Amino acid sequence: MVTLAEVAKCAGVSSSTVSYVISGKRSISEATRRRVEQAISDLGYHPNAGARALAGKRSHIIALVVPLRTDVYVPIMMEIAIAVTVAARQYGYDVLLITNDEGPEGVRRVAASGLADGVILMDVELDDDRIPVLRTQGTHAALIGLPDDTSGLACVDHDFAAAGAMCADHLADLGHRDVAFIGYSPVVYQRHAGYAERTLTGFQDRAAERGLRILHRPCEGTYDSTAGAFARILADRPETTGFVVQNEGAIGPLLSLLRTTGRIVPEDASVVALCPESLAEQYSPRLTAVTGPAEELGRVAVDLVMRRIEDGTPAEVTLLTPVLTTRESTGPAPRTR
Amino acid sequence: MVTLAEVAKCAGVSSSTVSYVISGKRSISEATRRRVEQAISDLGYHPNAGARALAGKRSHIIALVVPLRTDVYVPIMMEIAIAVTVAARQYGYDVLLITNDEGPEGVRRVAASGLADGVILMDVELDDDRIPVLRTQGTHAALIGLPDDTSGLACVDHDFAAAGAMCADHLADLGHRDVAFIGYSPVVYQRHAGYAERTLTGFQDRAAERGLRILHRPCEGTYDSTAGAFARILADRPETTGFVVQNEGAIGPLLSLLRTTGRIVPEDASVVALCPESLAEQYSPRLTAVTGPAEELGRVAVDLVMRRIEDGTPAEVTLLTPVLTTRESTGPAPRTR
DNA sequence: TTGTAGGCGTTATCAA
DNA sequence: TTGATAACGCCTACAA
Repeated sequence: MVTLAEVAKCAGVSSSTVSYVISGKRSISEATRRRVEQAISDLGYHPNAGARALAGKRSHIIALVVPLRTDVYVPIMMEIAIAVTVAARQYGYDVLLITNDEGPEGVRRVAASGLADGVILMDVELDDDRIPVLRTQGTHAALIGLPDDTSGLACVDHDFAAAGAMCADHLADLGHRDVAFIGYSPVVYQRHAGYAERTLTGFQDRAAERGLRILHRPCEGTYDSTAGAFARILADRPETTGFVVQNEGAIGPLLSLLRTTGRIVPEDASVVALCPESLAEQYSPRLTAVTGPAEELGRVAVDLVMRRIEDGTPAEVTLLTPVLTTRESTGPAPRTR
Repeated sequence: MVTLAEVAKCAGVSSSTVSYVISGKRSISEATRRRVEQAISDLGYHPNAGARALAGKRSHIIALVVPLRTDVYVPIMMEIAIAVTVAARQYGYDVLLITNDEGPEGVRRVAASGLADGVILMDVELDDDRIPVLRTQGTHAALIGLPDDTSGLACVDHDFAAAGAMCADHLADLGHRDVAFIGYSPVVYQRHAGYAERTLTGFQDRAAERGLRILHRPCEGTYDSTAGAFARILADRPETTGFVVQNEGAIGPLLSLLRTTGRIVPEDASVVALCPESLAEQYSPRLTAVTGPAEELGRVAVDLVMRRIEDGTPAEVTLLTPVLTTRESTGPAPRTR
């Protein structure tokens, strides 16, 4: 293994000079800098991570805590995880993957051991048991998702309320009067997952303003469950012409059901999905959808932790505005039924 | 921050004793062990990761290199990543997430810096440019996926050939004679992704043995692309009664198309999917499917690296046998058409 | 602009 | 069974 000292000898300088060339923390004459850099690449030197962490009091690692349970759409979690990793590299940081099966203890472990300089929590619940650990340990952290009490915490999340409202607006603008909202399974709402509630509330509030008549139906995301929800919607409010779906698993079934019951999309019924673009593009017809910027979520989370690590900037809550993309699944409400 | 020395003072022993209590590398009297453990928990001591790595020449971290491109079904990647993380913890190891946007250099970096003691490569291609780095650096590694030349490498993968063969057998057993295989997009085959080729070959070989007439149609996994493939299958071989799908995106569309064209599953047509259980269960009817054990893949990969790190066990190739689960989408071939 | 030297917290060797 | 103590490789005041 090549060490700083060997590079120094090779370049004919002291090891501190090599260290400073690498860190850039003091000015170096052009000549020696070049000799040092030459030596570094000649010998194939890579600074030892352990030694650096020990001496520098900074591991240059952040921990990303991912949930085991996965009712949130998995590809999005992955996209966020990758965005976090890529963004962290920009800061010279690496990302340690922590699963929640260790519970809050995992967070304590990586923070207390100095393994990680900071922590990013994914899929944060309203009353998340990892948060007390952060507070007592004074761990640098950023949360993806909004807990009950955000005081002193750096958080970033989609603006789900805005997303819900955008769906209501879009359908109202198109002249729909009766709209159904097909949501997540009841357990998601019971767990008070913030995103589900906030979307629904945003939708309901805006729907009320716009004078829409709405129906909310939870759904498991399977075909059978979707069929059940669909049947009850038609039974309760046959004049429904607009559908908002927030359950990825329910999209395919819903489109099938509309087709099977002789409803053409978008002539007879309009469908707005709350889902990633990649999904929206995959169906036929391609779906008008409200999408939150997953990649940005990860990037912002990294920015937040890094700021806390590097200069202890005070915490803040950031909500990212979703985007409604009009595709082929929505159109003007049918004139008559 | 609590250090070993502080624990030692608190317990009235030397710091080396504390170290040995923790590592268990030499016998300690019951009495001192208890005092030390008491001190550890009283003070809330956590060994410093950097110091441990430096002194012990082992970071207790393995790197997991995930692809950015993601034509492999993402939830499975995530399942493997989580399985790897959980399995690594059993060995007292943590997992560092590396994306492939750094290219092979990322592997070099984490290995050369001693950041990671070993590396797990996901989604290995036949001719993977990360492999030369492993070879020249002598990095401890395990590959998920089979490269061209596996010599000296520890690899684990699904037995895709067996999976393909199982599909052929199942449909042949049910009396089907004309079977179509809906695969991945042409680019996947052009890239010579091993899994796509091996599945197809396994299917074709067994189909030949069993006297099946087969048709292979690549597919992008969108509705339109699936519709195109489906139409060509019916045009070329209208008597087709069995379908094997290896493209997750094509499953939903295929079922829709069968329904739309008046074919009842499984009375008129049988469908076997090569996909994870969670997907197979989601459709209606629930799908007979051949599934590879994703979680085991991750676990075995960890076992392989750990063995190489801890006792340099020679490399080996492990193929995991998939499982065919019969559900509601396959039945006896229709007697006549 | 560059060099010297002490220390970071653990591990492991050598004694006792 | 336990205790000193010398590495481990890098960072960073402090000197020059």
